[in-house]
Amino acid sequence: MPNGLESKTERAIEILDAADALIGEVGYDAVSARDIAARAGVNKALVFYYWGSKAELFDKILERYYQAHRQALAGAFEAEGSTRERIHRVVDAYLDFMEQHRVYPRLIQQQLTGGGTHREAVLRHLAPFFDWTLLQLAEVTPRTGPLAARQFYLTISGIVTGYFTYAPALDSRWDGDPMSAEALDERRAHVHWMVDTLLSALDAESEKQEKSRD
Amino acid sequence: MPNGLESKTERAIEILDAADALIGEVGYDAVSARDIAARAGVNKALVFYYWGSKAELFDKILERYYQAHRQALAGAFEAEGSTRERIHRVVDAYLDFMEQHRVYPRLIQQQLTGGGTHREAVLRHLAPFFDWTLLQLAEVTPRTGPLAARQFYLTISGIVTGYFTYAPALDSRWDGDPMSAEALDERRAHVHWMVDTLLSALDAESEKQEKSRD
DNA sequence: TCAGACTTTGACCGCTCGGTCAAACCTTTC
DNA sequence: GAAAGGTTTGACCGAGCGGTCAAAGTCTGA
Repeated sequence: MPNGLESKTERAIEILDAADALIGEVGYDAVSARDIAARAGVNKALVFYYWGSKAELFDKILERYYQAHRQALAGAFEAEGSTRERIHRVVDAYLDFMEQHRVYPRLIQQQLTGGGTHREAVLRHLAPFFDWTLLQLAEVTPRTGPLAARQFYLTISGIVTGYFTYAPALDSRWDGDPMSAEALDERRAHVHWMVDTLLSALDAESEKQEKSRD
Repeated sequence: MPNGLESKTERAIEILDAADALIGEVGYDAVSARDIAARAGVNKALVFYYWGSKAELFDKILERYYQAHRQALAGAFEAEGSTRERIHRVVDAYLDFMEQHRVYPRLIQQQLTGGGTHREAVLRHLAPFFDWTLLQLAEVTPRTGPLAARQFYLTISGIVTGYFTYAPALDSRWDGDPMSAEALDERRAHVHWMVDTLLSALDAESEKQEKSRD
């Protein structure tokens, strides 16, 4: 599983990891090269020695996540089983990845809602997921209108990522930690129920459509 | 409709508006007092003369949005009609507000995903909406588990806000501008269909529950 | 007309930022 | 043991930051 980072020394990766964690916590602009060096326990100049600039370092962080995310979804994208099974598989892989890399949704959202100079990179990475969803849903959704596949793409993305963005803010009103293993399992069950419910409703909708066509 | 800003001069509000727009575009950290002054067409020192500090200025921006949002939802919160009607009313008010203040979801997400020192303020503001949703859904959802009201709160929030976060990034793959009036209408119809579908499914779920109890 | 109160300005301050660089410090090799 | 090449350091740079301030400009009421 090459990610273009194998040639880098251990030290370089330590710096990358430190930057990754810090930027996830407080955002790109709020993190300084000094902060990164301090977290990694090295001299600030090393950050530039290994990564050239703060922007390039951030590029590499995003690229590492994209690569890992792509890889995590690759297996799930294989077209076996019913539509329902396939969607469940991808949603599960998506949730798995989010749970294992909680900084990731934060980085993406920071890019999308901030001045992020990496907006195009985010799109380039989101695109395959978007295309796959459109392809898979083509047979169960109308081609256009409020029930078109693209709407469900955004809906499901919102459901999955929204939890990781909003739940931590609500933890004082939650019963327990919304990021605990139990809470995440409960969320997963909720998302599964949602997917099943939506697919059933779409079935019913297309039957209705066919009847009215007679 | 007092918002605590009536005592401020026109000039002060111009500065607030400039800061509002800029921060929405590129984020709090990336905007300087010089940028704000330039956008407002005034001397930088005026920013501090009227608002004290950059942080206080940002507080006021958030407060103004919160106040407007609260006001926009106030009418919708009144408990008339069926659960379905009430939820539709609030969701519509939510969508209306988002459409009219497109910077708002960006600011909130910036706070939640960045180092935002205003996290507690965001929660304080989110709380009434959360509580209202729990109250309204109490009679149609189980008290605990994957179909509990709190899950639907996050799900619906994610569906509504996710669109405004993700759709602009996908506009090159959309057919037309996802933020155009027509696209937003289509999205609204989608959300309405979602709400109806979920409420029906919850009905069916509770009937199933009752039968298995016999 | 002029005093007094508010507005607005440009110059300035201390500080932190991203980034550079030459020198010092390892290792490895012969 | 010294040449050589990569690694690590602290000192330094110019630029931009948030914020201050004294002075100049403007308005108003007596």
